[in-house]
Amino acid sequence: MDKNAWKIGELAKLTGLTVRTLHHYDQIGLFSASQVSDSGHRIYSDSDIRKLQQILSFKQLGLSLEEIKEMMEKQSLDRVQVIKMQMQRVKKEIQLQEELYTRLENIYTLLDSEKDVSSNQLIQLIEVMNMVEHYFSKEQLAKMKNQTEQFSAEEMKQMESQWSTLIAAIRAEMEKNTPPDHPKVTELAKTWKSLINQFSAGDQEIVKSAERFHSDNPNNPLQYGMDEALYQYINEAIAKI
Amino acid sequence: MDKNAWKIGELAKLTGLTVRTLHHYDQIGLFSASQVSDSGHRIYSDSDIRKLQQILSFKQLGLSLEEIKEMMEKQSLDRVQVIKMQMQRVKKEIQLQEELYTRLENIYTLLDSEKDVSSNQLIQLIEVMNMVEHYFSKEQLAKMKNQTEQFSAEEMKQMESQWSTLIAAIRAEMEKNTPPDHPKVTELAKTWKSLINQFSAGDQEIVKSAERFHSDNPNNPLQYGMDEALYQYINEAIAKI
DNA sequence: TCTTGAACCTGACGCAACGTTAGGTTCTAT
DNA sequence: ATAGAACCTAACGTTGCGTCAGGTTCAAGA
Repeated sequence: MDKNAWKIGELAKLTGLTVRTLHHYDQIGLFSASQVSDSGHRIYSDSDIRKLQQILSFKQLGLSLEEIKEMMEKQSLDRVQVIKMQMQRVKKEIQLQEELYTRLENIYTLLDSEKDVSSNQLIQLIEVMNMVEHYFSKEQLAKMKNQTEQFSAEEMKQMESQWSTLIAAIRAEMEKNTPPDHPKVTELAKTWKSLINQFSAGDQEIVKSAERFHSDNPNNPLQYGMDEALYQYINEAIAKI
Repeated sequence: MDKNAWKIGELAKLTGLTVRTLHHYDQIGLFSASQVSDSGHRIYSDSDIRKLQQILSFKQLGLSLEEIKEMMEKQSLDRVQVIKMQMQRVKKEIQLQEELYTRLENIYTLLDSEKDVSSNQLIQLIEVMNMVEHYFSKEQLAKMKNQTEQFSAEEMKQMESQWSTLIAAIRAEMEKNTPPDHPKVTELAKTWKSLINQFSAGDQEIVKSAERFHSDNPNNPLQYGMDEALYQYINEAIAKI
């Protein structure tokens, strides 16, 4: 049953590779037939097949053809080291992809909260997310995410309406020129601080970063109708609490 | 401070891209300067820069330049859908990479247990791992791994020496032609079964798969000096317990 | 033995997203 | 005016093959 001379098509079927792939391996000097017929057809022996199996084993580890070639040629190479390096590479790649996934998730939840998403809004959201990532560390973002996930959808809705009510109230005072140290205003400022604590989990660093973000980037879609003047006004009121 | 005419080098510095990259985006029709000077130099306006920012935002989500181009051109596209699809792609990629990492880890622990690894041994190990993956499902492998991780390095060593002692003892009986149903041998067979249970976590499916693996692949490096005859002998003894 | 379709051969281009020369023109500052 | 920096286009290189294109050889039936 076992013959010792295989044609390229047979070898292809045997291994699941394509003929073109075997041609390619030949071209780059990774794997060639040990014999060639007079007419130029490649003829593979059983030991050729074993070599190919080894190559495929290395490929399963995600090594490049170039690396595999080196592995097969130089036996002076420290293969354990190669495996280690490959593990590191893969680990790094996984990390990157996971970060990417988190980004996508964040955008997606933001999208979900908006009823109707125009294309411009999407672009804005993405841009804001990029800004946000710039102002907060990964750890901070994870903490905040964790924090907000503690709330039910119902509670989230409630908080959002609290925010807009509060901001509207503060704006009203500002437009009436109420001084920031007036009790009415400092009362609102206290509410403001407690609301902020709800998503910052009491982390002062997060609060600071958020302040920097908001004051550097007024007029972003995450601001629930804030602007710089209002922001200033609130800060003054907070100072007077 | 704000000018409305930027040269390509300035834009490159501003965005962290290279000039070549901007040239490339121009070539593929993704992003071009709104103006070109008489001498052929590209001149970018502020609104060009905004457009570029949007492009970079999309790039951060891992979309291809082609996809980004479509996003910018057709606003009929369902961008939420695009985000969803991208999430799926990334998830899949993460899964693949994690499987790869598991493979590498398995090889690495096998490497670690052997003192001295010749290149041929490494290749054999990899081939065996590929076989092993063929015989056991991912879930089964995870279970086994979990099981072995319960043991300390000390215990593992002990188990390994138990295996070789046991196998040596059984082989001795076999070579003395002791019948498989002799009490001495069935006693050894009991020990054998209990040892197997220690790594299979009592999962009969795993044991069955292992049996299939060992009987299909005698003479593999994981066999601690087993061969087919010995395997046969043990099976007969187990049947007589 | 002739014929024909399957299998084989060697190029050579294509893809994705640029990096990297190469060779030449234009800006800009002295 | 001149030199060096910055700009331009063109074109090849990278990775691992897929996919023609155009031609030769093999193998089986008439």
